Amino acid sequence: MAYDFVKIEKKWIGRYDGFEGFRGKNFDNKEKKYILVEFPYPSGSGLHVGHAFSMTGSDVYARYMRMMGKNVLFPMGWDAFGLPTENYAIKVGRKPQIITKENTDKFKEQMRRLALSFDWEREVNTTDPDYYKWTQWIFIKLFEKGLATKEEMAINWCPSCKIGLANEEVIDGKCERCGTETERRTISQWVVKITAYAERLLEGLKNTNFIEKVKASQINWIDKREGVKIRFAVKNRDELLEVFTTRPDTLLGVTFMVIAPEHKLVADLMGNEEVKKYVEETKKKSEMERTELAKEKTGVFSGLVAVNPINGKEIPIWIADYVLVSYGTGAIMAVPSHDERDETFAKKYSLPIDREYVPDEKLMETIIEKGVGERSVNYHLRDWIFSRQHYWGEPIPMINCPVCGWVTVSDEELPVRLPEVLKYQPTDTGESPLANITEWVETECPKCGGKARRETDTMPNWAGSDWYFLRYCDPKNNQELAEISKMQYWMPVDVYVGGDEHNTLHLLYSRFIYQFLWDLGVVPKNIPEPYNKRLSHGVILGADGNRMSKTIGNTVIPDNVADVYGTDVLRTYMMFMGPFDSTMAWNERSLIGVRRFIDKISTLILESVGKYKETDLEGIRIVHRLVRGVGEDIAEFKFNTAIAKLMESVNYLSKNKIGLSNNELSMMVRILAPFAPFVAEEMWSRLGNNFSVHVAEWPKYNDKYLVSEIITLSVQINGKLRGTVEVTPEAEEAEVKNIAESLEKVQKYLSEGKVVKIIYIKGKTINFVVV
RNA sequence: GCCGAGAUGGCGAAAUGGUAGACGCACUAGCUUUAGGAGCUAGCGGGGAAACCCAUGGAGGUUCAAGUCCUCUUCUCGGCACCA
Repeated sequence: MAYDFVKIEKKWIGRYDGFEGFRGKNFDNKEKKYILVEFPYPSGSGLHVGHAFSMTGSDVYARYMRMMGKNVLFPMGWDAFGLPTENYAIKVGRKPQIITKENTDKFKEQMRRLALSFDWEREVNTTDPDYYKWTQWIFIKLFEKGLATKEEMAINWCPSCKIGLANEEVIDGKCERCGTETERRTISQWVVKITAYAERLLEGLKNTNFIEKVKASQINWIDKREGVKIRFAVKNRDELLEVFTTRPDTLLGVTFMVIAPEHKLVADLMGNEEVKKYVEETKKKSEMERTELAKEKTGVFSGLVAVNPINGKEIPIWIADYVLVSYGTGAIMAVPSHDERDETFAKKYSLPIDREYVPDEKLMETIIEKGVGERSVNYHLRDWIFSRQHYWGEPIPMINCPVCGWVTVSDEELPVRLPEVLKYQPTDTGESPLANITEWVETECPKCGGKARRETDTMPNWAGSDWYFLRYCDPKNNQELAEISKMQYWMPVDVYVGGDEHNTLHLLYSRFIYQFLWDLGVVPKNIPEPYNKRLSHGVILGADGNRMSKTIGNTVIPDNVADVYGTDVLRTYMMFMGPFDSTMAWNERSLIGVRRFIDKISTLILESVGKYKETDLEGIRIVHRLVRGVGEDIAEFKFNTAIAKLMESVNYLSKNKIGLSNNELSMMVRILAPFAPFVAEEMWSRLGNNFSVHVAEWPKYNDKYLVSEIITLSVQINGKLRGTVEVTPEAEEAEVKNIAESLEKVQKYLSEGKVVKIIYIKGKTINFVVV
């Protein structure tokens, strides 16, 4: 066995610590390539195989790009704020700062072992005050531009985590993290107006090369709907009732109106006992109940009557919670003949249904002519609840002064540091644990100097990851979040690799923050979007085909695999498992297959060094073709087929005992290097080259070696394969036809009928059409 | 219900409209090793003695030629879901 991974890894691993070759160089003349893979949350359980997989894929690509002569920026950092660390810290009575340090150290060592070629000079950590200073700065700018406001609002409250949750963090009425059923609570919350950017976020997708499904998920989440706002008069009242509809053509089919229980019109109807009862009942319903009861619609007659602005028909106004106050105008015109939901409701409460009604396209014009409505656009996208009642997050840099109201912390006072205390248990009141730390909370108003209190809410997890890709461009800057010239050089991110679970929220939030910073002029004017290409990586399941989980006990720890097989085998196996973006199950046996391959290629190369003066033509052809194939596959993230090609060639070379001279061996070593960095380095050194193969030039193939002298063509009769012929690639039809016709089998078929047509595709096939 | 991605041997999977199943695993036979869950050689979609036939979820279609293009359909996975 030529491949003693323990010895080889030990020999080389230290050489990569602080290795200059893995650094992205600001303003270098080479073409830049910014390759980003999502930074992990450093959990206590360490880096798992999923991380290892996506990071290795990105690493292979980054190594290839370096060898292709690009100036590569391939950074890594830590998205370290978050509940698990906070909860664990409370449990063991230690500071989350310390626990985070331990976890990131562990992750970093695991990444080192996996030979991930990150530029550690640019490491960032969202919990580092020098980093979150700028996260806070961004918040202040949002506030100054009127995009962050504090509002009383009903939020989803997790009674177990004691935290307010954004809508997207509630899954089936349950807390995304702990699974506890959420409740509704009214709390004063910071809200960021991402909806102001809805159209920009939609339009901006045109400036990206995201894969289709990522674009689709962004478009669906924003969900733009074009329609009309129509005003209905309310009988015996001054107010008008405004509705939003995408079907103005059904306006004359309206038989009743529905308003949400929270609609402003409902407020002065509380004298009506039935209405009051219904509204109060609805309030008590949790999200869970509202979702579960989705099919069972409930409502009550409001006592009010609306007037159809076109035909003057009087129609009753109902109150029902199937109409949402948060969408459109919180009121609808119900057309039970053309809307299933309205029909269900109408049937339940015996409301009229105009089944004869035929929609009329011309109504749109009439509405506008009469001035009773105008075109309007609605987005599904909601504003972003930005407050969390927790300790382990970025403090929101705001001060509440009894005289001046909400005042921003001045730039000089940033960052507002988290107080380092041991006790910060969440409260039941809905207030952040920071509220109990009096000496931190009590402060002076930056405006009037009077007594004031700090905001005790912290930011959501997303805040730190919204802009980290900018910080990598200039990670140590303490004057600004990053110097514009450096961003000008590195941005946009060329390839962003991440998980499907971040294709909507993280991507949308970070695009929004980037666009906002663009409006501020702090990011380059000519770069409207932060990411060029977005790829989503696949998922690795346990050997049993289930998602890896500690409870099932099917998790795979990369370190354990590396202990047994070595890093090179682990990396190559993960890349060989299947397409980079697919779901794949772990398979110990296949891992052994890859070990055989690494062993075989090591033997082949190490035993050939210096043995052959020249490589014969066949060998040269194999190597050149391989160089092209592997390079093309890596460029497209098709690592599995790249490795298959390597295997195929190695099998062929050793089976046919084709010797390679050092020149061709060197080419082989270099194309193996991105996958199996340690053993490639060893071979590179044995070939007499200097450290390191990972900054060596990717070998160039010569086109003249890519064409074969003889190729095999298929001979078809009526499209069915009946034989093959071996000819030169340039062979003309007449020649191929002659050879093909001489085949016994072909003759047999030709004699059965008349040849009416011959189709000859050079290099592929000849097809005789016989009738 | 809506959006997206899929469906190819026993398994993971390859295939610019042109020899379906590359590569790997498993399996079978033989060799080899003190032994092996190690290595080597050969075979390996189904049927058939063979000629040949059948085969890429299903049904149609386009084409000289379809896993690949078109129409319809079934199922699986992921996401969203009372959004007017």
